[in-house]
Amino acid sequence: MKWSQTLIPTMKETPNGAEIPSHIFMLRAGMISQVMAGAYAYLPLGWRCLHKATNIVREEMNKAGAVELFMTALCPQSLYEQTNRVEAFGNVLVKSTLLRGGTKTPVVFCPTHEEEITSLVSQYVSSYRQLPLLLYQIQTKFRNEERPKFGVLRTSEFLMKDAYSFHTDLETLDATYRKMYDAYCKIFSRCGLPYLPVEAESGPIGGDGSHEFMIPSPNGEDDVIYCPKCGYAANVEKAEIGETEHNRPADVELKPVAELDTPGAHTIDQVCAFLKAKPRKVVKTLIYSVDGTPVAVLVRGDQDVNENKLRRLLKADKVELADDATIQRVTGAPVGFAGPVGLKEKIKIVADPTIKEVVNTIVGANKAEKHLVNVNLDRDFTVDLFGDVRNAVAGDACPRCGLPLSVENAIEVGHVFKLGTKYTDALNAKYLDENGQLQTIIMGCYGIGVSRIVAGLAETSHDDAGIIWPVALAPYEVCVCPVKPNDPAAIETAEKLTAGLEAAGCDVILDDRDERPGVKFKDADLIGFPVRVTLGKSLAEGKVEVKWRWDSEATLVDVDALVDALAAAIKEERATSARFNAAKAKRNAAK
RNA sequence: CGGGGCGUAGCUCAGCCUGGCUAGAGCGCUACGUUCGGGACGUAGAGGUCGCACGUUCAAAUCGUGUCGCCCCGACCA
Repeated sequence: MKWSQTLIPTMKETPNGAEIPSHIFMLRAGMISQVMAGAYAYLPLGWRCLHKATNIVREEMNKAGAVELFMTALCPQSLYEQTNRVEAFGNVLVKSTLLRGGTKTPVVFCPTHEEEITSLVSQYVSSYRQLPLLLYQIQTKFRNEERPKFGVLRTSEFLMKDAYSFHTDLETLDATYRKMYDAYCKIFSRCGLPYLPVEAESGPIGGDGSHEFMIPSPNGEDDVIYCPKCGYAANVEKAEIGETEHNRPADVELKPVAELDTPGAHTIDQVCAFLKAKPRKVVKTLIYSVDGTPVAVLVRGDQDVNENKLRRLLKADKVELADDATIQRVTGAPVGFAGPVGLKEKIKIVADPTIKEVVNTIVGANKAEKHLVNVNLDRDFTVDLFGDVRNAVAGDACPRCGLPLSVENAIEVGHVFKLGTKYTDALNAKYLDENGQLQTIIMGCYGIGVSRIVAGLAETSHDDAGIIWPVALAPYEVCVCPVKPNDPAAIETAEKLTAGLEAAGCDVILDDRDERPGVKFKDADLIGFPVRVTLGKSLAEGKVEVKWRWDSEATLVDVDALVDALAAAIKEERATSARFNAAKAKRNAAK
């Protein structure tokens, strides 16, 4: 491909609004172009990267025995009504209406495809002999993000690989789940991504029923808890907290309770600012509605209640923050002043064990604009149940080895999930077993955000000059760069080398622009082609320069030997990313 | 949806506070010339409903109100 024949609108300056590396560099490299908030066009270079990621995903899925199909992005809304997900998705669901000769059909732009695939499978599968089945597609998904952000990392329209498996039993589900898990590891490592599989909220099946694949990155939106010692890793929503002893410090004097006016202070931050206290010294009381019954939940001011953990601890179906009227009734005060002492109604009090360590603490007084200070457990209030009801934070004990946990931001690129029968029940997807009995099909689902693979790579692999692509994802593997565009002999050689490399199976772009060398070099570095072949002074001695993007020095290679040698190196690198990973490790070590 | 910021040439921005000639710069673009190994230089050009609407005023990019769009923080996120 000749540069002059494609569209690569590189930019010297950072466009207004781009703040994180992947967004900045993908825009500057002319890979993407914003159409509106949360929607980006992929320009030729970006599209090539996306295509490479897609192909890697496809190859590994096929190897793992998955079968590709292609469903529709449009789907009748009625299908989502059957699974109650019009309500569940709410504003996230992109809806429309088709007008056909006077009749209106409500449709949705699919945010995922459980409904469609389950409906399909239930239509065509009726016997245990047809199961298990593992199907996937690569398609655009639509989710109306309330706040799209970070360029292509969080958009309302994105490319996703979604796979679904169908089973008669949990054993084959486990086996398929494992196969998908392994395939995901191969996919992300082939893409040069520093992925981390973590335990995730698992839904109906529980246990080891769900893993997310995370790319550690400061701009990730998820928090991953991990143990640097034993390797335990989980999403913060899922991470368990290891049990440790929590005792009140023995040598502290318990002061008498006092009620203080705290006008205008109804959040932890406001209370702490007002009373000059640290959040970890304050006890936060939240009134939850647990299957309709109000429950008070106590955690430290610096901790967050985890509703899933609370739900499991209380063996409840539905847990949500109580509404304002309930809080008023239970506490006798407006929202923001709840506390465990002097609740108007006797309700169950659940607490995180760490509050045992808090002495002379501050709590809401259950009166408007008032808080109590010097409150102490046992002396002033009691707790009905201690348990793990909060998100883990750095420093908590690892549930496996007990050593302190760490936290890191991460980008979610993949999710594998044992679904169970949620959708097959709702859509009545059944099969006849060997005994002639009707049974509900068991499902698993497995997603990869393909657009996020590309953005995640740019986010984790760049330097000041631009992106550093691994060969496997690079828009072009080699950039052939004649320094003197008006030297016919150099052009001829450049074209010959380009053709030779292309014939040897490499993706090559020939920078045939009539630009000064500096411009070409800067653009090549910005885009991040893994190899630049420069035809300059040394051409007189029959040599060209070969420079890998991550190396600082070029090597001279005989023109005649270039095609074979480079094609072989590219082929190897494409498969292993060995040079890419080694260079990256070196960069990280240098930091 | 709450808080903050920004909308002036294809891109990055100045001008606005304190209203007043034909609205500016750099980059990019076109033509010609000189250049040619890390974003060259000269000359001549093209390119603008100053986001949009209403209002105030003799006069609005500039002041006011409204509205639309974009970015960031927070809430939300199957």
